[in-house]
Amino acid sequence: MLDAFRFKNPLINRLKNFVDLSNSDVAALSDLTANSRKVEGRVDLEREGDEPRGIHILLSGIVCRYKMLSNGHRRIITFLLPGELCDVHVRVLRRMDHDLATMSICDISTVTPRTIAKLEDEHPNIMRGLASANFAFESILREQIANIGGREAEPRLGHLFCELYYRMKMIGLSGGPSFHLPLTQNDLGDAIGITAIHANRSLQSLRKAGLLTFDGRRLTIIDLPRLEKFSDFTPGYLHLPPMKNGGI
Amino acid sequence: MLDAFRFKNPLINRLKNFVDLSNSDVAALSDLTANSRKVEGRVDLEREGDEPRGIHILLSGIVCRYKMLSNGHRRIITFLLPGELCDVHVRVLRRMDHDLATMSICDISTVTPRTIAKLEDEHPNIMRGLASANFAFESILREQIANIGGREAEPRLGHLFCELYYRMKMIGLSGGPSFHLPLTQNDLGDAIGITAIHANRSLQSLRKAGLLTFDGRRLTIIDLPRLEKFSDFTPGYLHLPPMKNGGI
DNA sequence: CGCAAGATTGATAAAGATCAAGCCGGGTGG
DNA sequence: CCACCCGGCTTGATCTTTATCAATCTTGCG
Repeated sequence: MLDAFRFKNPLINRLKNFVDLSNSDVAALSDLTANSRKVEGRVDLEREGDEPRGIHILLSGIVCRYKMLSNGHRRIITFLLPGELCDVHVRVLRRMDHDLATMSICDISTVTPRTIAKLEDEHPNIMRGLASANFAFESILREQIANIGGREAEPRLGHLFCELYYRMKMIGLSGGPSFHLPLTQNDLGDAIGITAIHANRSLQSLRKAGLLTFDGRRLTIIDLPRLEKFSDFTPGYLHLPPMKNGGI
Repeated sequence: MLDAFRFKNPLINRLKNFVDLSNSDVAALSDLTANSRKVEGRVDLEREGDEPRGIHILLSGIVCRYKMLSNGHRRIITFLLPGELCDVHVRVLRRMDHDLATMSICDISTVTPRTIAKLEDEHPNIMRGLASANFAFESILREQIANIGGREAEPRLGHLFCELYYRMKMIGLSGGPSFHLPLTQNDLGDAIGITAIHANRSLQSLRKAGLLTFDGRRLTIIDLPRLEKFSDFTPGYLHLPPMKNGGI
């Protein structure tokens, strides 16, 4: 039952990490994600400067937030995994301050701010869960700032891989040490603030060190403890649910 | 009356940007900040790995969040200005994933999570305001990621200055083009991911270009439009309250 | 087959880090 | 009151990391 939910509705699964959901809460969340649509990869969901179209709930696939700079660089701010997203803040912020785009084919359900507002009255637990998930996500942004600003290219890339691995594992998308990661080297570079060429060379170096492989959109972490050490990665900032901490 | 509040209680002032506060809300917020204490500069309020001590409300001065990396670098994640902070997330996250420290002498009021929880029932408007303020703050983190990852040292530093200027102005702490900024060049470097020496050289370059001066802990922006252009800065991501947009 | 996107390689240039001094100004102790 | 000390600022020289430029290679696919 739980496992069915885990794959069927990653949003419910995620919120259960933070709050207890009643049957009625679960039903409401199922409604929220009932009419999802498939979106191709490399499609913009929201554009900087526009009024947000709605609150997107990612059910499968990978999405990113990015910003274009005046020097022509695209900077990927963060990746969003299934069950994340839910831009609750569109209720507050009138304009998108960044773009939102799919990296791969995705299942996405888009709801109106009004729908969320209704939850506030009828399902306060859900709102608390969403708020908590958002607080946890904020810490990923903070670590990202430290990572980009403070580490050299190779550990920086390794750090990103470690983070994605733990986040994937958390939602059951990385069974073993290997998972599907539909990113190009260009994407990787944009995500950690280096050029694609340098990303390529850093990747090679990690490969040669026997830490991981990354072929055909699949990342395999060969030696996680060593990769973590090399990349100065500690999962504390992810605030993993305590029960599942041991399982990783 | 409003102006008195502006200086007296920056938290109330900030929340008014997002929600309408009843007299009772205002009273509750005044209570919240009633017993503040003075804290010297360069003092840690929270340490990474510890259980948070409480929710700190910054009433005057500058605080920063930072992380120490294994390579010995200190990375400043973000600066917090009066009325900000209010780490509401300590209710959710059991351990600090970063350090919190004063940069200058500060007025700080520290309250318990329970106090905040009580607000949830009695003053839902306050909670909404806090949540909104937090969403707005998150966009600062996103821009910080783009700034560090995507711009060269000089515009990067200029961008930080622009941001601090707008944020100071927003809370009435920068009357003219000049404001007190109690940071060393070392701090600046740690905040934008460069060495102190390079921060020094970047600063000189901005000075020579006639864009600003920064002497004795005081920043004076000589030519804001040109500095913004040079630094690829646009204030949209700050989500300034619409009424005050024109005034800047 | 041949194209196009992505990956790879090598050579060179630029940005930024590091190392090593010197300077300047405010605070302290004799 | 002055010498000195120390933290922060400044400068120059050198080294490392990363970007840029220019190809070439590989591979999935129409």
